[in-house]
Amino acid sequence: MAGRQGPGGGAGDRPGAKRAGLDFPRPLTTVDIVIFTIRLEALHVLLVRRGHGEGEPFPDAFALPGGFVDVARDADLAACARRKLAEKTGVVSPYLEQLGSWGSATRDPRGWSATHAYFALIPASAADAALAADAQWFPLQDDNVKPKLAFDHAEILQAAVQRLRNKVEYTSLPAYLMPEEFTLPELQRTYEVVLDRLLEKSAFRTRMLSADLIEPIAKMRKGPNRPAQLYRLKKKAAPVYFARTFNAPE
Amino acid sequence: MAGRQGPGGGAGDRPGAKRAGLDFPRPLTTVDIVIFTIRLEALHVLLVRRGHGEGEPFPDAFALPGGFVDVARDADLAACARRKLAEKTGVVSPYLEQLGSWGSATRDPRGWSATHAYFALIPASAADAALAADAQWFPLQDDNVKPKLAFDHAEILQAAVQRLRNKVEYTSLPAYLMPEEFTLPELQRTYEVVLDRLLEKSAFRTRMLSADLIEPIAKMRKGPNRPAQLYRLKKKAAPVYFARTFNAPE
DNA sequence: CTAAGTAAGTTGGACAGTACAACTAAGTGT
DNA sequence: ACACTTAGTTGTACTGTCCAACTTACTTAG
Repeated sequence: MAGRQGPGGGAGDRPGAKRAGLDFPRPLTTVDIVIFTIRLEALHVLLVRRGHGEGEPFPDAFALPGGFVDVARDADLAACARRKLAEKTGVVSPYLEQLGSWGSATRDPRGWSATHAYFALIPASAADAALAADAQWFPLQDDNVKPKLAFDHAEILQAAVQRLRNKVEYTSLPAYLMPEEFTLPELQRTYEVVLDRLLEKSAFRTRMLSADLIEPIAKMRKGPNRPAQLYRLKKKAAPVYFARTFNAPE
Repeated sequence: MAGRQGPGGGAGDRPGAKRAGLDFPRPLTTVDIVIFTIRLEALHVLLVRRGHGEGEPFPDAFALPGGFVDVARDADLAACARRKLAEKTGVVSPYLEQLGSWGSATRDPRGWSATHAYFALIPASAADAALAADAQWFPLQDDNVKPKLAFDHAEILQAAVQRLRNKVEYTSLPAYLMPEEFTLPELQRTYEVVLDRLLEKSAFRTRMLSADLIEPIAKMRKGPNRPAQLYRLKKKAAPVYFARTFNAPE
């Protein structure tokens, strides 16, 4: 509650204690971001290669983008996350949600550290536009061909995937992975990629159209087959809770 | 990602940078807990009165239980939360879930600070057993008669209530507010108190019994009226997702 | 020019679970 | 004996998914 006297107080850590000092050891504070996009019909995550300077733990390993909070530049945690996301991808207004925090004495060899993890969704069109030199997209297949991650970032990544999948079951989150205009089958394929399973066509349509979160625009997408109606996200695309979970057709 | 050189690095914050020092300002790091219970058919939250020592912000105000992370005593954030919860309530193994983190330059007048917030559910029977002297239960009525809270704790509390209500819609969380043995109507009343609205009786029963998370025991509860079947939580009472949201009968 | 192929989108019946109201069951107090 | 209360059940209506079969529009092969 940010109001006690500090750990040194111990059992005497009570109102009216005399010590008001703040001269006790503080954990390292960082912010990490799990950035997802969809490329080539697969969910991808952005990782950065670490440096190998003196004192750098996990030299040359891959890690989630992030770093120390800069008390001079970052007004708050979300601003810090947005800054780091912009530095790596150039994206300035993605879907950004707090994922949780991980803190322990052992997760960073340099000392007690706590990280505030965020996760972001960006459309494929923005995924490569302004990528930093040390950043790279990795697919999240079932057989993980991802590199070993520094710190506890594998755990954080796994939590992010799980959060994403859970929310996709009953919200409109995948719409943030879509371009401006998209067809319903394209949206369905995005849901399927994120959930990693097939969905039933007519139930998906009924659901999406009755959920009042996308709206048709006066255009069709021409293709090799029958043209498809184009849709876009409604302005206030708040997460929508669906009545049931999806099931696969086969 | 806890691996960069520190805020001082700035634009030169790249792999291979030479500075490996950690001598930059670190935010204050705290853990706060929102502890809920049900007393007298109402949802209650535990608050503690702050001290008024020198340098203490928000003297004598109420705040969520919590305080600075003690890097010497706390192995990780959850352990820190459990310790603070035990100090205030004596409860050692409640339902404990991470709520999120709040960090900014301004939330604590002593400097840039970040708090890791948890929320806990404890049964009424444990709520008063070993309460700390400076702690007190407050009801969460519609017309909030709660005191003004220190820091941004009002915001954290509101987020906790919202999280609780959201999860209650589709999980078995309220079971953690119940004693060992309870009847179905008692469980329904707990759901109603948490959700702050009435539920439909037969749908509630169908749902709970088909969800495979409670089991009947070979006992009945005698009362002024017809006796009621007693149930208890099944061991692995993982959150259960329900097919639909509840509706009120009138 | 026609036929086969493909993907978009619709339709209709089976089914599951909630909404709601009316009912039965078992205890209490007068 | 009677009214009253709460536990628990039953039955009909309705909503939305599941699933398969269908129509529509366009492409390509022959």
